Amino acid sequence: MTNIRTVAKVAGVSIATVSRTLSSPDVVSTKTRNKVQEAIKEAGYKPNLLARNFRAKKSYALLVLVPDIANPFFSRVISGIQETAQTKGYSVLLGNTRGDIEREREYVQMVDSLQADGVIQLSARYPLETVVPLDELPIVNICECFDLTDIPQIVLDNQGAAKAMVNHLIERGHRHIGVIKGPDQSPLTQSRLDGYRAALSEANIDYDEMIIADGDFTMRSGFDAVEKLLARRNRPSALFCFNDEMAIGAIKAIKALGFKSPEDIAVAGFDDIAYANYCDPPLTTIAQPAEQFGQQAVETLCDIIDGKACSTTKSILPFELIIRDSTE
Amino acid sequence: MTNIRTVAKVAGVSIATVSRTLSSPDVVSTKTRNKVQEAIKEAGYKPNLLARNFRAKKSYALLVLVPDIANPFFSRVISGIQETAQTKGYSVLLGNTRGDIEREREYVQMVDSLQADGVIQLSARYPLETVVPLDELPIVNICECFDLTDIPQIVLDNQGAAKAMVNHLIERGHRHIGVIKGPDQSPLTQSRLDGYRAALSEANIDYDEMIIADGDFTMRSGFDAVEKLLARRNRPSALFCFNDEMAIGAIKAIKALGFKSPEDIAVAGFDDIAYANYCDPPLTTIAQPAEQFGQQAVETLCDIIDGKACSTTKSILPFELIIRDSTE
DNA sequence: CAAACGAATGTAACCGGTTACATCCGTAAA
DNA sequence: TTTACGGATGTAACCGGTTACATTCGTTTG
Repeated sequence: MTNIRTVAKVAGVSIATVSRTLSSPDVVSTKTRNKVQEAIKEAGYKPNLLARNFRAKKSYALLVLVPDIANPFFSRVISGIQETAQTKGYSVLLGNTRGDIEREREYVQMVDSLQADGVIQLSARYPLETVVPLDELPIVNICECFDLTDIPQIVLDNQGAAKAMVNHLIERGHRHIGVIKGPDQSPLTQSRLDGYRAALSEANIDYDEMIIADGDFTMRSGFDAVEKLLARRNRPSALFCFNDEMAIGAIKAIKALGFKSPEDIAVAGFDDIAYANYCDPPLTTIAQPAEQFGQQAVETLCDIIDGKACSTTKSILPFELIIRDSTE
Repeated sequence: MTNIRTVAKVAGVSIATVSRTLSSPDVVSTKTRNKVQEAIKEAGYKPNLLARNFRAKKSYALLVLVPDIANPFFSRVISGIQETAQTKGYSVLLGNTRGDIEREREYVQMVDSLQADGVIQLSARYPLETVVPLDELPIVNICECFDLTDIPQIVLDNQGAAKAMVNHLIERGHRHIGVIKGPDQSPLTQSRLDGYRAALSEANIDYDEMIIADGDFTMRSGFDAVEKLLARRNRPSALFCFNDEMAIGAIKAIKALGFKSPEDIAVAGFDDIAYANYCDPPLTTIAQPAEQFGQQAVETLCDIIDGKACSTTKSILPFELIIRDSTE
């Protein structure tokens, strides 16, 4: 393996000069610089970044913890992370946690061993403090965050978005609006539910627990929830699902039970995944700036790593209500 | 930062003994081992993997090159990669190439600089040899591969799968079977087209170029292709789409044009993405063992990295024909 | 009892960069 | 002419592990 010493020998200079030619070319005289660059080519030298990073005590890698890579919304966020990280000279390490605390704990230790410089956590079903001591751990929590924690966060105005969606349904004349929520431990569930109740309350509609169904953000759970909801008398005329997958499952169940959407039951989702526009009926939903989540996460995290940012910022990104046929 | 020397001092042993306690505990006497482990705890020592990897000239990271993370099929493959890599002590670096040769080239250089030990390439729109000199680059090409190259490959029997699907359509009485193919440069397009033609030929059905439409694996392109296909007289009675996304787009277009599926036009896809079972009608498709692709890719790549495998293996994974309502 | 052996441990070099500090040299100022 | 200064370059230590080789010491064998 050709290293910096080989190059130095070929160029007839010291290793320091070679190193400087690479890292701060401006302090090297033009003549020497050319000589060195010549030698680098001749020797076929490729810098060993493992050595460089070791010396710098930095891996230039960001660890992304995601409960499920296959989730299309997370995919978009990761895409944004990747993009931004690359422009900043960072690589992206993927950590699929499958919602398992133990795995998460293991992954976070990569920062201790310097394999990663920081962590981006997509979604939190529990405050991370309970999992890992956080002092001095560069971390950003995005998309799904607990309000109480003082980890820097980038979130959507989930409550506002849910409220906007429910307002839309109310405007369309619905007064009996069912919900397929997410897991109760999820902060998303809580804030979207808050938004839902706020909208009802403003419209003087009573909250009816009987039309709130449990889901776990899978299509299957959306399907199952509808089977239960529609079995009851006094069924809702509209259904607000806390993500698009469940909405898609719900639509399938609605059809399976012989109902029509939106005529019999309007359906709304959340996330605006790609299929939302291709299902039948096309799904009214809330669009989130997924890539922007990723971008801001990387920027914030890098600032923290560089000591440029305080580590308790909270940033709220805008949503957009996308009205399609599923709510007429 | 506490390092191995600190621990040695605390334990009253040499650094070599500490190192050995960690890497090959069996050569250290029980007494000393306990003493060292005690000291590690006391000093709060965490090994610096950057240093270890630097010494070993290995990063224990695998680079995954994927044209589009958001593709649900790729997501599953990546999930399998991640899983298997973890059990083997490797981490996964994500490289989103967006099909850009230049980016791919850049990423592959991470192996030169020892930031990654090997590359897993999902999908190849061009033989990689044309992009990068491959001598001694540990690489595995999966899912989409050129036959000619001697990079180790893990692929589906695309031709066989396409043939099976077309046979299924023929069995259902279809003799005028349209195709929405992928980009012509894609090896997938070629082998699936071969399978299609083989099935037709065996059934003595003439190949009709007029019902072969271009697509690019997006839903949008499936939609557009159908608009063109159905505008013609003598429209096909069935449509074989080379992935599920295009099939989903096709179904939307079929409905938009006032036709019904499968009554007027049967539709088949490829990949069996999660949504295939939730669209309307549920999609007949070919299931691929996505996670297994990832698993085998990692195993093969690790063997190559360890010098345990020759680097020109080719492995073919089984498909499964999933019959749902879209073909009755 | 001396020699031989092997298990446990220690010493120090090494991996390939970065960088503090030393050195050298040419030019400007005194 | 001497001194001071600053730009360019070189020397060598350092980062934190691993490991070849040396050393020590207790035990077995002739």
